[in-house]
Amino acid sequence: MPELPEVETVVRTLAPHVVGATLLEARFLTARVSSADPRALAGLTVRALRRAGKFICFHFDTGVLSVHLRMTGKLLWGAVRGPYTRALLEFDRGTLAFDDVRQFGRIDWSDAGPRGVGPDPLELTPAQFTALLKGRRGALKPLLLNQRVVSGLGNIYVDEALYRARLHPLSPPSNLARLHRAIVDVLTEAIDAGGSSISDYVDAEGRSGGFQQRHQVYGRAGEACLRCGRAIERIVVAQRGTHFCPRCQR
DNA sequence: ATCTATTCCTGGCTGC
DNA sequence: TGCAGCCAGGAATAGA
Repeated sequence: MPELPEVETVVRTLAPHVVGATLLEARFLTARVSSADPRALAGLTVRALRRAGKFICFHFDTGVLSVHLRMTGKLLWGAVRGPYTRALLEFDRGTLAFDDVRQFGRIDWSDAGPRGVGPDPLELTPAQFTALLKGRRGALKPLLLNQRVVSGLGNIYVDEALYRARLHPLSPPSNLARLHRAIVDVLTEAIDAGGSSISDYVDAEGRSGGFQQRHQVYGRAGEACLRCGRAIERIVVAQRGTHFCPRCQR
């Protein structure tokens, strides 16, 4: 499931192909994938490709096309149409396929990009991050999953960051500078590794990431904590499978 | 403001 | 081998 590091990797691998390219035709193959008007997109040139939270944003002179991969979405440069292809963006330089098995992903058109995207954790200072969460009610994990509070974190990296910061997912905000450090560290390392390929994530070139081999708690329920040896527990928080060490994270 | 439950969706897994 | 049933979860939505 693509989160900030995976989306960042897609943007980095896709940008050399599409920035400066002109969109000849957009084809939306299912009704639910997009409500954008393909006729308004034809002939536009990509001025910039940027990440906003988990959105991949194609900036044109007249607006922004925002792609959200959700669970199983992929943007594949140079791919041919397959059974799960939901949209095709045909550029003068080649074709970009949007594949999505589960059809949760969306492609939206707007004047100024996606709304409701909070600040990027990689662009916040420790003081800004602390100020953002200080005084907020509720448990840490739901707060960090809330894209309006901080954008880009998902189930995997929240669990990994909380483990590194030794904070229980249900605890109220505390030790926020340490948590910010853990978030920045885990996201940076994951980007360096090309993201996590848990189910079938691949970048725009079809390459898998490598960070899934370095997960310390996510998907490790019942296995030994790498720090203390205690069995990693799995509980449900905010309807998500949540992994943590009951000894290291209080 | 904050919480929970529901919905969307389907490949892959489990258990019989 | 076959098949029913369940699971994964990001985000929108509704209701408490």
